[in-house]
Amino acid sequence: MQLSEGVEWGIHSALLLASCQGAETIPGKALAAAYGLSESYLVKHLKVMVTAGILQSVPGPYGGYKLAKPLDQITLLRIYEAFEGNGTIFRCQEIRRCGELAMKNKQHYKHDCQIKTAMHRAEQAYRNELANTKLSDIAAEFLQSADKKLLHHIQSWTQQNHRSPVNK
Amino acid sequence: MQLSEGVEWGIHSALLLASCQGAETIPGKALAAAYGLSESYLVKHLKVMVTAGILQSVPGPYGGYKLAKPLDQITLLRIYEAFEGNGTIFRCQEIRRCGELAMKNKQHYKHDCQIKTAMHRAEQAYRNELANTKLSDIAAEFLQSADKKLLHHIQSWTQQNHRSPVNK
DNA sequence: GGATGGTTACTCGGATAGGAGGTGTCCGAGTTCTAAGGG
DNA sequence: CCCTTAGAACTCGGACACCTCCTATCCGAGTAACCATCC
Repeated sequence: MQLSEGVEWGIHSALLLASCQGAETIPGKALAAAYGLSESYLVKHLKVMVTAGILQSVPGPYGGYKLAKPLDQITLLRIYEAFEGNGTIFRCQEIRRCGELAMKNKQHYKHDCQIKTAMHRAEQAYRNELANTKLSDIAAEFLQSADKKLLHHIQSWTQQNHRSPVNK
Repeated sequence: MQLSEGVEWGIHSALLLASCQGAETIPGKALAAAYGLSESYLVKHLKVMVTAGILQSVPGPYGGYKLAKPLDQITLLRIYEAFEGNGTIFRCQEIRRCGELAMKNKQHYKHDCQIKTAMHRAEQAYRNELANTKLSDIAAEFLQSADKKLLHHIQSWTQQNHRSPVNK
């Protein structure tokens, strides 16, 4: 079992898009080049985030992507659910009610399956941690600990790749 | 992304095997019938748990499966890792070091990727919850809340399906 | 009557197909800028 | 000189193969009990 790599690509892209101000955007092609990814496939992932309301897409020349809301309003859980859905990774099949051990009368199953409960509780801990982490937190940690030269390199890159109808 | 159903089948089977005492076993065929599962496929999952040291298998007539250790020494994490391995579901691809944004000198990447750190922290919360839940906890909850008739039904079933060389 | 060896029946175990979901790519739809042509 | 209009270039978006992993099944290997035979 492995998480879709779209989550990683999406978070990296969103953090980079945070440098856009106003109507500025960054095209998918540039984002793909920034991280050495397949452009076609990255765009597929970005589309998912657009549908989820995390990003906005602008068509046409000087178009591209930008954040749909501020960094501090985007949680990791939001991005996770954009790709994985809001279902649980442990899906109880209720096998306790399927074989010889089962009883026909539903009255005997008033409580949820304890296994289901325990697995869901663990998942809830996972989701809570994701929900409590905002992209702004990650950005702050990065700005604090990152190498100065690296920061400058990234800033230089963003200035070159920002696009907007005004800033031709 | 979805968890292998082997986890659910394995936990249910282990809890049922807890009724075995001494050399008693329950064959895979009976376990499959108990929950209405495919015998061949369930055995495949049980084998995984045998390899992981959670169950023991006894070949030959009157053979079957039994627990390799007491219920209170088996955590959900142990079973989870038996099927999913001890790797993380979020595997960082280090894309920050692959494209135009990357810098060749490794010195600029002294810190782990903040995204990786955050995702792993969430996973750790998940695993902690699983590690803190023992099968004996689940069994206790079940015994406390289960319907009396259902309990009797299960006890009756286990008495019929226990096998041991002594108890021919 | 007891021991022994072959047979039998039952178990687990690994090797082999089938299917769903994630991965990766291509080409088309839409939009905006641009530039040429006419008023 | 200004407005209109047709074209082109660039963007995103959905439809189409590929590949990996989970699912599912079958048949063979191994073991212990059983039973007939022999001592």
